[in-house]
Amino acid sequence: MQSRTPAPRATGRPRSAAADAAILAATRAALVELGWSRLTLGDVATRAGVAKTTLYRRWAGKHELVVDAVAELFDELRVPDRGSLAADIEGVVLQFAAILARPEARNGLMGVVAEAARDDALRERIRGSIVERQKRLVVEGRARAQARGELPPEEDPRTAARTVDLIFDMVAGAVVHRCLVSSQPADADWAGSLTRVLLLGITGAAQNPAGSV
Amino acid sequence: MQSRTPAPRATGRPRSAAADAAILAATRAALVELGWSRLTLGDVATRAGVAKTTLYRRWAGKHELVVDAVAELFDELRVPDRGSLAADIEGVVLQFAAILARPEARNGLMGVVAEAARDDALRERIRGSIVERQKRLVVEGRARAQARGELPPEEDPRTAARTVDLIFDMVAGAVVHRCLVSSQPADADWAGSLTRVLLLGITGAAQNPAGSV
Amino acid sequence: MQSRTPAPRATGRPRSAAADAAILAATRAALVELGWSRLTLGDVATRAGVAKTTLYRRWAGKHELVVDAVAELFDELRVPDRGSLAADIEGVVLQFAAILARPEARNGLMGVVAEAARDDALRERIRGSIVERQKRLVVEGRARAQARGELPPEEDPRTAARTVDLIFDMVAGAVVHRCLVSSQPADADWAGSLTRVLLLGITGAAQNPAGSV
Amino acid sequence: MQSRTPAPRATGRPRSAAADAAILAATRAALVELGWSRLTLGDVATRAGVAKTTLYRRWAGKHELVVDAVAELFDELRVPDRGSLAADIEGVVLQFAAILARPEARNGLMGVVAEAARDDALRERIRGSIVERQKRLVVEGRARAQARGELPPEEDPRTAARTVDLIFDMVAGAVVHRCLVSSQPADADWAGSLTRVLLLGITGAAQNPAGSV
DNA sequence: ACCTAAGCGAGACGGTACGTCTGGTCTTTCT
DNA sequence: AGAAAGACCAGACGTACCGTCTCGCTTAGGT
Repeated sequence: MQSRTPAPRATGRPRSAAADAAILAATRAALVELGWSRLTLGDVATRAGVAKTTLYRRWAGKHELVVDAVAELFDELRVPDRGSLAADIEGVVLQFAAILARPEARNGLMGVVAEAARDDALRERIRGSIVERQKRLVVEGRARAQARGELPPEEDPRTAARTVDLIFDMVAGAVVHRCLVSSQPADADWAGSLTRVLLLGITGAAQNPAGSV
Repeated sequence: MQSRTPAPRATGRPRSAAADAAILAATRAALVELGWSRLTLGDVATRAGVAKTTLYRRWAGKHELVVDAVAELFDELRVPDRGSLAADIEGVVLQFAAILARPEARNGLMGVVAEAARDDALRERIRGSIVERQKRLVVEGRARAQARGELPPEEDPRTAARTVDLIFDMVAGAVVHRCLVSSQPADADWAGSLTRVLLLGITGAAQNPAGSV
Repeated sequence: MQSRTPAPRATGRPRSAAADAAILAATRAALVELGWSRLTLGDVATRAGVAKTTLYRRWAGKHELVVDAVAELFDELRVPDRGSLAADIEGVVLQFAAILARPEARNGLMGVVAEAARDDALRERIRGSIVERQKRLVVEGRARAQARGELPPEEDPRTAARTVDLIFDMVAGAVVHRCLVSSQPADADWAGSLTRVLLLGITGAAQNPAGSV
Repeated sequence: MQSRTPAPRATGRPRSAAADAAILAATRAALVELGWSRLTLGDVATRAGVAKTTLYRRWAGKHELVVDAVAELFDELRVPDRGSLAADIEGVVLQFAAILARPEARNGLMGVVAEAARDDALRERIRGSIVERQKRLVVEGRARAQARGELPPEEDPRTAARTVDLIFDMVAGAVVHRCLVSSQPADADWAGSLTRVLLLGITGAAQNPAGSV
């Protein structure tokens, strides 16, 4: 999450720290109950026990608020370290799918992405708060696989970065599309198939996700 | 597009056939100028030279209307038949990216997907009008590759169907994520990399997209 | 009251005639309960069983609405014809004081006058809807007194008009100032004194209001 | 102006004396620029270079503040002593009209009067700070006329007081009504006519204001 | 020379109303 | 019966002010 208080002020009553957390939690609760389009800043303010003005003082609008509220959800993703790259990928895929199964994520994510199609600042905020932030998963998974000897060390850092981008778009894109566009369950079977194709595509060597033959 | 006039009526003034096309065109024009959230049915009606009543008589609301308006855009996708599976995939990827670069598609697609997160009927409409409809591309591409001998014939039809779903989610998901979430250009370089990973993942054999070494 | 529908339209749903009356009545009720500054257009709309939009479609704002609502109150003033100019004047003074004792008039009148200090259009509306409209009382009273022989017929119409203006400002001004600024009761005693001074000032001849010696 | 610091405290930092004057001046400036309804305490505070807190520490609200700011304006009224009662009356009328032509008076006076319609305390404050305070003009003018022999000495002090009230309401009422309600210029002509009627009404004897035939 | 109580500026806070806009519906007249 | 026009109810929008509060700092008189 990026800072929303560009310069710390010396004078005046300081902003309530508790309000921020209450507002983000209320936003997620409202996303669950109302979805994106019915979500109202007035309603969020009421849920958070906060005045509407407080909300507008800190966020420019619904979009930025929901980005921040949703971004926090993805921070709980972890590379599981199950002993093989295949198992690690599958683990992350399933965690990702689990988050997208939660209504606050389902309802919020596509809403802000839809707005971002016309709003450069919002698009940057999404990239910074969600996309770039979660690429850590790919970086970490690769490092672990390299430590295990499953992947060779990178030569060119620029190529390496581009590969991270590609893999992230492929994994995240496939999961999001499966869950939110195709409206099909992203279950273990599907995650296994995805992992198999992906891993073979990266390494050229087939391997079963769970480490079995 | 699915029928919206379940039973043709005999009496009264018949519905203007031209109105339908004008409304869908006006919807796309409004998507270009205003984006999803600022698009207004009143505004669409004005642009189409039609009363709001007429619009509501034919579509249940903004969501359905935009689904229909956007779905038409994807019908121009073609499997190019450039001589190899790799080239065909890359061609479709680039066509898809080109469509997503058009504002009417960018702005409309994610908007309806966001709404679909809470609306089962809308989700089905999207699946029917867009997702399932465009899986023809995967089916056709595979058939062509099989005819060329690049892919073996399928054995189990259920497995074959599941593979189509997976490939479609991977391709469409990666392109959508790249274009709309990561906000990075889906240029020829990137399309080539994606194709290479995908093809290797499917066939286990490396091949350059453009047919070169 | 001046027309608010400059050009009658041919098409579309016509404006509800009942709404106008309901809104003006609701405005007066709100003036009674809330006074000028706490009166809210949203509240008036609720009382009238009407949407806020309907209200704004017909009036430019709180000021114009209250002018119309208050103007109607003064239409019930009548020159009583009690047999003498003195008695007629006193009757009108007391009627006027009685209206200003009603909260809807007290609360509304000065509010719009206060706004009119900075708003030329509003000032004109007040002049047209209230001031000029009620000068009929002075004109009528004078005509009656002339018929009785209490006043000589006018010679110069311009002088006559200026006299009407002066008398109206003196009567209305004195009553308004007594009731709303000085906050003293405008009872029969006071009305009698006012009438005596006024009449002597106009005719140069003393006369008791009630017709007595 | 009535005291706003009922009991002087001994300890602590004393209130800035300069702030009071700055605030009242800022209030008048804001009345000129913004009028009554757009006048904001926050804005007054900014203009006066003072914190909102300071303002609320000294006045209960907008109403009281404006009463104090406006009341000072009327203190500059003087009975001119031009040699005759008629000339004195006309002089005061014109002075009064001149004050009401100043925007800070126009805009402020009716605003507080409008609020006073529902606020007893405010009404008393207006009566004390403005109305009763300026009745001195009538008292002084009468005393001077009596000294000249134009008016007989009073017999009953209660009758005399009631006459002062009546004359004040008639003069102030007529001027205020002419200026703020009828929206007509209170020029020398009009002031002369008013004076003639008033004087004849009081004394029963005609006299030209300027002392001419 | 300290102490302490109040004043002061800044500005965040919970509220409330604003006037506008959109979503859907309903009611006209005309075709 | 359908269409164009536009009024209707409902309710969210983002802004502005209200009057209160919480800060850290200043300014005096009392010791």
